[in-house]
Amino acid sequence: MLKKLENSKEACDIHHRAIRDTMDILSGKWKLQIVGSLSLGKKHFGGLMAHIDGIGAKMLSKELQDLELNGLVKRTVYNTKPITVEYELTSYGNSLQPLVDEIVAWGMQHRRKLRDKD
Amino acid sequence: MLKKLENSKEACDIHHRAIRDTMDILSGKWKLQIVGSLSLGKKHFGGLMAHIDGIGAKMLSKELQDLELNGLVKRTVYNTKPITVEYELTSYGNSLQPLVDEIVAWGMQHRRKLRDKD
DNA sequence: CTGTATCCTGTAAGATACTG
DNA sequence: CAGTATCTTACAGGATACAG
Repeated sequence: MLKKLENSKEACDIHHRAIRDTMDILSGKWKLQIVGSLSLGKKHFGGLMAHIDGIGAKMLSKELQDLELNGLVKRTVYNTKPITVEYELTSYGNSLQPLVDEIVAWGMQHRRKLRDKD
Repeated sequence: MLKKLENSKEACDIHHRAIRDTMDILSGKWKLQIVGSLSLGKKHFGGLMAHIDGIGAKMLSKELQDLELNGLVKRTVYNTKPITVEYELTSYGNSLQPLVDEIVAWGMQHRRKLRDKD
């Protein structure tokens, strides 16, 4: 029995599930921006706060915990005085780079398109 | 004056803004799934309802309007009896294909990774 | 078949104050 | 510096009923 119908219900469900899986992990207003920020290099909590315009301590803390839980971000505490904490992408977090790149690229061309139209 | 510092505040802001621009347009639980669905071919309203598991008429209608407003989806009404409506991606909507592909690919490998771990 | 109108709820997310 | 605790609010999104 040949595997016809790539456009079958089953194949589509797999696609939809994949979209949901990814977006669940990256859901919310800030996660992608955090990943984008960290893709440029490790940063302290305060550095992220300064780098990501508009985010508050509560949201940043919460989103970082989510990302850490999903293995995308690694958190390292240093016994400086006062303590500092460094956040960086794991190698798994870096696997999001192509995705982030596409999102950035599309957003940039979209803005260009809107500007040229006006 | 050379353009040093690609990692400058300005360059980063452009990235962050691009991410926000894209995600604003694709925000919500359903838009990406709708785009993914339509990327496989034009569909009727009912077809989309059946194809996208769990979505209700209200959300589907609202999200389609949003997508249409942003020029990603084209809506065509046919004077059949009763009327039918066809939705399809515009060429601009199709420009999201690489982005959707990345999201699908990441979601699939993520699910594979979780399965192999257990 | 293709929606809209209402009503209802949970939760994302902001503001503020506080702590080790 | 790096967060947590608490309070509040807006809005996304679901259920149901109805309409052209």
